[in-house]
Amino acid sequence: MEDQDIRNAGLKVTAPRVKILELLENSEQQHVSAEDVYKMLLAANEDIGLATVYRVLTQFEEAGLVEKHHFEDGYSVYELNKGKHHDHIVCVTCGRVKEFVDETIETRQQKIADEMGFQISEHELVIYGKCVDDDCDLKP
Amino acid sequence: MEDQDIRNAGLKVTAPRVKILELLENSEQQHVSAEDVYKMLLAANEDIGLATVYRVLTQFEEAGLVEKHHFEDGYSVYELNKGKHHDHIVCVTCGRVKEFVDETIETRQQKIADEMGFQISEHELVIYGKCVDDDCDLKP
DNA sequence: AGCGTTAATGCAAAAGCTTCTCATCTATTG
DNA sequence: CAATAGATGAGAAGCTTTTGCATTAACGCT
Repeated sequence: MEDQDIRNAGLKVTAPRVKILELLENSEQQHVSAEDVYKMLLAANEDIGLATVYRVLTQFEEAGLVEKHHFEDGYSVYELNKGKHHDHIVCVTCGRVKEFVDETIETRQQKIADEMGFQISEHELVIYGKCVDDDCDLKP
Repeated sequence: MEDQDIRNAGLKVTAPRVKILELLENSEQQHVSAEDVYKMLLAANEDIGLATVYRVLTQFEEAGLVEKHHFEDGYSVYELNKGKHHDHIVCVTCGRVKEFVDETIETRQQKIADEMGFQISEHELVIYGKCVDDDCDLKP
């Protein structure tokens, strides 16, 4: 039950938090902006303010429930943290985001950080390119 | 002569452009924000507006003279394009930015993009961590 | 169930970074 | 040196995100 996730984060189980978490779990696109979430809530006739969306997403991030990414768009996107780390590949035309994991890259990064005397807290690798999907020209 | 770089970019050789390019070439830190550039210009008694700084940096980026990066700060930083691609490792405490190149990671990325049917236009890898510099606690 | 405490919410205002508007000024070319 | 296309500065405006504050709701205790 996701209510427990919210409680575990030290947060009260409120309607906005439950709705937003549900939404993240059920949404088509796994990478959504605060504005996206807000619009989905409006569409679902939920009376939740944009400020609350931002606050809740930030709290979820601090609690490790979601991850926040900055692609080259000028806004942040959030995705449910499903436990397994992965990197992203973003289509510059249609905006689709896909995920990948590469162990070689992971180990090389660790090695580089070691050599340079850095203790990694996190890392973000994003590849931008043009995808080959037939309908790439239109936004999804 | 850097005037020629500006001319080659199809831009008129004006005082703001020359000053900003000089500044990027001579600055201590190679990664600077628009605000940084603006402050440096003020310090050098140059009467150049912030809007112009943004415009010029954008034009330089389009011309390939500088590269723009988005670290996890909410603002963009620019650096002179010295031709050789590299990735970044950023200290989350003191803000220092270092560069690295790893051929293994580069080739793996290409392979991943190929497999996923993406034609890479660019990519951005940033490692965040804590560096071991003695004076890491203080901002540089 | 009801109450008190403390946190959470909605709204509007504000804050940060970046872009735009527009009147004025300047580099370039002949 | 004049004409012209482009560049500039200042301020306004645009976007995303955060904050202040009065109101409301959740939780623990009885």
